[in-house]
Amino acid sequence: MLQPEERIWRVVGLILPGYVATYGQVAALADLPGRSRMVSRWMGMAPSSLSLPWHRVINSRGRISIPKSSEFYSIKRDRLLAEGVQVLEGVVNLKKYTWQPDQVELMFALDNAEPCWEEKGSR
DNA sequence: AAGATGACGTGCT
DNA sequence: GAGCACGCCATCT
Repeated sequence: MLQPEERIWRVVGLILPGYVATYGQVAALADLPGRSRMVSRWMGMAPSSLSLPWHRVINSRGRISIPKSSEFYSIKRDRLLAEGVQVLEGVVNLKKYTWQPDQVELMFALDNAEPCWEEKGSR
């Protein structure tokens, strides 16, 4: 079975440009219901080589969960805008932009036991 | 080892 | 909407 972190990374990697997913949604799809905090934590720990679309993950209220003072706030907002996702006052219309996963693609990604990233020596 | 922390969620005032 | 209380749990002090 895949490690929880990797399931999260794989789910995030499937989010299509122009759409967003919530932390809770990602957690649930990764079979980790209720553990949305782990999604944010582990996304930040993902190897940069994965180039995860972390900017497409926002909170359940449709808000960018990063302080406006952080440089990452603007990076996230700019990337969403560049993909055509409307962001007003740090808020995204979830009804309009929520990602609907392709179930087959999702199952394949989570069932494939081959690690999708390499890390020398560890685990 | 024990307590605090947090890119969160739900539910209730 | 704005707070607050909890639940969650890997990491950091």
